[in-house]
Amino acid sequence: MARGKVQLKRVENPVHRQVTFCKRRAGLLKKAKELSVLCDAEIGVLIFSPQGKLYELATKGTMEGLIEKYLKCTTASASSASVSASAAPHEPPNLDPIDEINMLRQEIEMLQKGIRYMFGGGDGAMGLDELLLLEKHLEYWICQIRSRKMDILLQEIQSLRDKEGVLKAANKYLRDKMEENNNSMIAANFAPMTTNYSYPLTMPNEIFQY
Amino acid sequence: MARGKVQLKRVENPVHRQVTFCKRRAGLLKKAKELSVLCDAEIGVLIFSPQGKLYELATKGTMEGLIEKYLKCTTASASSASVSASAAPHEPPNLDPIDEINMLRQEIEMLQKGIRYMFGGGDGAMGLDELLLLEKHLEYWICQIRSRKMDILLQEIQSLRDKEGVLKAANKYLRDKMEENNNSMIAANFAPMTTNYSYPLTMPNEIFQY
DNA sequence: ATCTATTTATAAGC
DNA sequence: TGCTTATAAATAGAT
Repeated sequence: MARGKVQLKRVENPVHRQVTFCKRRAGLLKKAKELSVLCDAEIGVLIFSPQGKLYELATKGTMEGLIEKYLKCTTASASSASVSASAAPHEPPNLDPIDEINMLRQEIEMLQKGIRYMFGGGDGAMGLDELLLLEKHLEYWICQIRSRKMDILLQEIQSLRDKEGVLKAANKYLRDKMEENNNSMIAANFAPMTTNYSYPLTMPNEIFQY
Repeated sequence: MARGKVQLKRVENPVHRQVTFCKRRAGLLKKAKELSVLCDAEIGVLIFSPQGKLYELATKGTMEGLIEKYLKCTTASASSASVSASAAPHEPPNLDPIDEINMLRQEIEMLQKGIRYMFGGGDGAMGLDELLLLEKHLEYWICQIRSRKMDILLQEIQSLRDKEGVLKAANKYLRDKMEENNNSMIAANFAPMTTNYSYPLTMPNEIFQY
């Protein structure tokens, strides 16, 4: 958009393409955030670079939440009501990134402290330290288990996908072979002749193991 | 961006907000498409209006495919920001500052949202009962998210299993048919005769859609 | 929706 | 990668 009109096609020069990708990616995410703030919309953006690297943005909540909402919307038409008023104006726009990071870190710490206080503020039978420790352990365990389960499921999916591919290939092979046979039969019927075809046709058996 | 600088906050006038939403939504989707084409990237955008209406865009393939890819990416790599009161394990140091800011912002938003949700807007003074309730809500929330994710994965697995079954059946059908044809051909070679076979053999095409 | 005056985004160049 | 600048695009406000 500057110093030259842009063609709506893949930038062929890889260096230029990479630069453009960086710049426009930043621009896109910025625009998405602006739209979200200005119009109180919930927005998610997923960007996979050609190398498969993921860049993501989710305004208001997590990407997981958005995905869930999306699936709800697309599968069932019944949608849930989200009653949320954005009440977090912590935007001092143009700052040194380092300062900004520190500020944000501080803010997070504060919020976390608040949560801890709220969790431990009551005078339960258990001590605050014990509660916090327990909580941490629980969360850690849950994470571990979850991660492991997810791995297994993803592995299973991959394996099924592989199987699908092999079966498709086998299928195509069979269809081609059959067509070939049919053609030969037609020829044989109209003009019987000796062939050196070897019957029964042999096929790579291992592809039918599934 | 024209005839007046824009403030980075919610547009209060509802009419203006709606207009801005339409315009910027179109702009965002356009930018996303451009980025995808120019840089050969795979991009998904989800936009929920404040009324909960969904607008989406997925370049190269479907949103489902993107979501899957996303889940793979996030589960495969180290789990990132989680709703936790632990201040301990944060991101490795070397990160793009912009990305880091985004991540921190996201985390803050999440924490704030969580706090708002759980406390229902009350002030900081919480009783033990409220704290317990809060804790329950947190746990419930986590459960919901995880359960949903698991459902999606299991559904995918089921769908792939079904496909596998259909492909297997198709495979068997083809093999049987072929054997039958081969037998006919052998017979034809040894004792040529007219058959009322109709060529080419027709088969239920729909089983090869996979 | 359409039309501008402006603000933004960004392609090149360094 | 980061900055600068000329220019293309996006868009706020008005119609």
